[in-house]
Amino acid sequence: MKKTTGTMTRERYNPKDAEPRWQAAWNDHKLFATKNDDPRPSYYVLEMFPYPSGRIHMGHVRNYTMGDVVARYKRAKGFSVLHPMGWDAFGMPAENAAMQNKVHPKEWTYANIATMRKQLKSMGLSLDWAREFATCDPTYYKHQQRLFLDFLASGLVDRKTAKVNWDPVDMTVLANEQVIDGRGWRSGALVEQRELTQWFLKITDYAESLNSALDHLDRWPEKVRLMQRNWIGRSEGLLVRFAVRGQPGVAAPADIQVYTTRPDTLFGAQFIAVAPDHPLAQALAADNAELAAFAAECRRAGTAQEVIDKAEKKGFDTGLKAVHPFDPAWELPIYVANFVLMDYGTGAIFGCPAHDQRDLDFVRAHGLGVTPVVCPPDVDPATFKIDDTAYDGDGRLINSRFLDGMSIGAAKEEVARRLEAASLGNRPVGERKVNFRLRDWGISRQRYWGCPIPVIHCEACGVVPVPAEQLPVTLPEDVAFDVPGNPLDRHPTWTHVACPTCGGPGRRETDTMDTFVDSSWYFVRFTDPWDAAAPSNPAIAGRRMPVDQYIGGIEHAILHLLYSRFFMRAMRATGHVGLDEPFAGLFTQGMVVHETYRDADGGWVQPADVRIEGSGEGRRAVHAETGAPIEIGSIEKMSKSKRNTVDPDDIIAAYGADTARWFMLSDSPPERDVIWSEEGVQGAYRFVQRLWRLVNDLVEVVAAPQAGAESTLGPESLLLRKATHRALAGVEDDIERLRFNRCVAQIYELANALQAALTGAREADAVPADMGFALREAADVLVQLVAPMMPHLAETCWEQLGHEDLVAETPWPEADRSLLVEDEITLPVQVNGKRRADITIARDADRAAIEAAVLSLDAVRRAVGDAPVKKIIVVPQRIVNVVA
RNA sequence: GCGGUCGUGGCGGAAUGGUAGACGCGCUAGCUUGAGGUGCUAGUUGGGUAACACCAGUGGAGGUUCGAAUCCUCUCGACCGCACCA
Repeated sequence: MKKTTGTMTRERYNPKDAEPRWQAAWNDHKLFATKNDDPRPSYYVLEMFPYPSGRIHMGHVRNYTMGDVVARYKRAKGFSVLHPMGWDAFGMPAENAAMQNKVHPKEWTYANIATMRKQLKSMGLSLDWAREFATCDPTYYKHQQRLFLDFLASGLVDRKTAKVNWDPVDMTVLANEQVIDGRGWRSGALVEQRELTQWFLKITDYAESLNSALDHLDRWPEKVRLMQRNWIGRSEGLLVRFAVRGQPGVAAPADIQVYTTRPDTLFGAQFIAVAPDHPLAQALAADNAELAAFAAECRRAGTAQEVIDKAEKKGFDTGLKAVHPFDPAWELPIYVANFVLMDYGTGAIFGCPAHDQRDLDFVRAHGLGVTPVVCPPDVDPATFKIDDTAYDGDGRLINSRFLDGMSIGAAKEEVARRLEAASLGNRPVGERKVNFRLRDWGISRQRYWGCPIPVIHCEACGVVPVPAEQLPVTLPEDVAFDVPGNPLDRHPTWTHVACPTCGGPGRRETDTMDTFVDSSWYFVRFTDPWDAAAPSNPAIAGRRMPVDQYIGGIEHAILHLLYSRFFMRAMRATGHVGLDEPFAGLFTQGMVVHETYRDADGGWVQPADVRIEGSGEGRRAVHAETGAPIEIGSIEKMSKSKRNTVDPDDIIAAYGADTARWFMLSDSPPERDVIWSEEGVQGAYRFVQRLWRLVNDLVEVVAAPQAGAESTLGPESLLLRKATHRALAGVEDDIERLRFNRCVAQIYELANALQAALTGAREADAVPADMGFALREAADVLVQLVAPMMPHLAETCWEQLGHEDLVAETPWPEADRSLLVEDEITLPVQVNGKRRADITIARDADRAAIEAAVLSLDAVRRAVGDAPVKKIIVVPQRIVNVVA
């Protein structure tokens, strides 16, 4: 037996030494700088760029590691990979910091960027840093202003007075999407309603396209597509005008228009209801204090107290009557109701209590009747009754005169057809209408740290665009943040400017753009960030776009992704790109979560200060320094408020970037949350050391690469080769599908197989040539499989294996398919569906041979007993089932 | 309320109609090293057995199938999204 002593005395792998060395080597070789004229097929992998908040967090580590695995893998597969990085650098935290710490937003932002760039570089990401930019660079927002002006010229921008969500803490307007439960999404302050003149991007012009194109985004998660579909909220319905019968002394309009998606239920109508803000309600309220009070109450409840009595349906009877469009003798009462929204449809509905739960709740409270008009299948219409639950399922029309017996679809069609033909006051009664829930995108923000909206207000000429040659409109730097509100508004000189048209006195627009604008086209800019003349070069963008794989958090499922999809369409309409969809493939990763810890006083304690003792039932935590008991709380998203964060810098300093990367990819499926734990990190670190030992042991046993021994394989070396190529094919498949946790498992399996073979070889006196070859091959492939995930360790091992080039520039190995098929296969054998035995048989054995072999097995005979064998199911290559 | 996702060992998870628990963490035993937190070997779903055999088992109850973690129905639970959207 060969004596080896090397294992115990060998130096451990030292990431602190190796990682910076390889990062420098990649940099020197310019391996990740992407040339736009590279003729190879393009692959664009992009992770959502970070907000420069100060330091990177574990979520970034996970996000950027996943993208880097794909980038490195695709590079090895021969693609010209575009993998850029930049900074989503405008936004309110910079202004908050300015207010709190008296530091200028620009200074604060660029200092954060410098810190975070250094941190990201320490992760060894294969990024093309030559393309880096920040959205607060004038060289970036100059082009964004140009896009705005082009959109303006194309009619894609609107300026309108609108009721807006006003955040009284941040002193800014919020998009509807940024209001969560009546509160500002950042400040958490109760949102007020205000009338302001605002700039809007007309995203609703593309509502239909944004909705229908979702069907073709087949590399997007179904969940995200569904969320967008719900957000856009397309519905097909009918506008119906009801004649209004007035009352003496009450001013009433001649008719009222409602929107309905259920015109088939028109004969089940019991009432008409309008929103408190509906013109009719407002007109009536002018002469009716009671109604005015009711409307005011509804508006208050709408924003603040809805949680308390949200279920209660309230209405105010106007005394007016509406005439049923199919029966002049049929009158319906008109209510003002708290559950009708002015923002949707026409702000008026007809209520059909039998088939809409809200309407049913309403009539129960107001003593109106219920007439079912849709009867479920297999139910007798004579006995069908509605109790407490409205019926919104399928069925046949009843109690509906000429519609009786029709399906819902046919009845909708029939009603639409008749009402389109009927007329009321020289206009048709009914009009088909596709409606959307989506609203235009208000982009005006009363903030300093954002992209200035490039227009000038002139008393004589009105709104005048800033001429393109005067862009960018840069932010003035001499601003102060000692009072809330927008410093641009009170700037002494910046706002005053000559009107470009008449030369008279003008005033700059002081609103800046929503930062979602900045992130709606940065991925296009990355394709040619050096172009000073235009936002993009359509030819270059056309070659690189769409992004092949976009990776980021699920929290952007609606806003950022929908705005970006709109922007591509708008940029296409203005000639900047030639495609509609920015992201062909989308992946939404899970969060990084961690246990929470509290001390005896209930204060949060950070993981770095906690020591865990014991395990299982006896597992408990104490303070690392004081020894005081610590309560272990629930597992939560890492957040500063709960102090359950782990600093990537600390992890990289203690274990190296590769360990952090490996742990982020192991175990948890990438779309699910991953639990950060000290044990897990240590496990990852042990594998780093193990791989290093394995490679060193191997080069001791097989000193040099072995060639030409493939053809003379013995059974053991063949087994190892099969394991090697199985892992290779498997990892390739799993990276393509972003199943990184399975990649990790397969790499472990290959490492186990290699280790077993190596142990066997070391016990022999001499390693035969075929085994030497197989061991070398396995080690090379193993290192190459590891390379996208732990690139520094892989380079070190690659060097140790005697390669002179970098593994980062080595093509991906090709799996030998002939090694993936077995000559002899082991088939499980079931009797009546229960596994009883297995047989090993030639892969191409015919059915009769398999049946005979199976029936001769003792275990099968025992299980079958005296019962006759009814049939034998043979699934080739998979299983045999004997049915007795 | 509506829509969706998901329930598998002590834990993360694997298996997408064909041997349930790959791989890892943790744990147990032995060996090794050492001050140790390292390394190696074996074991680790429950019941059962000296060991096999065997029995049960993927939240629960039914069903389809030769065969179900996987498909269908109902039900319980967790999480996410949307919400008076006509």
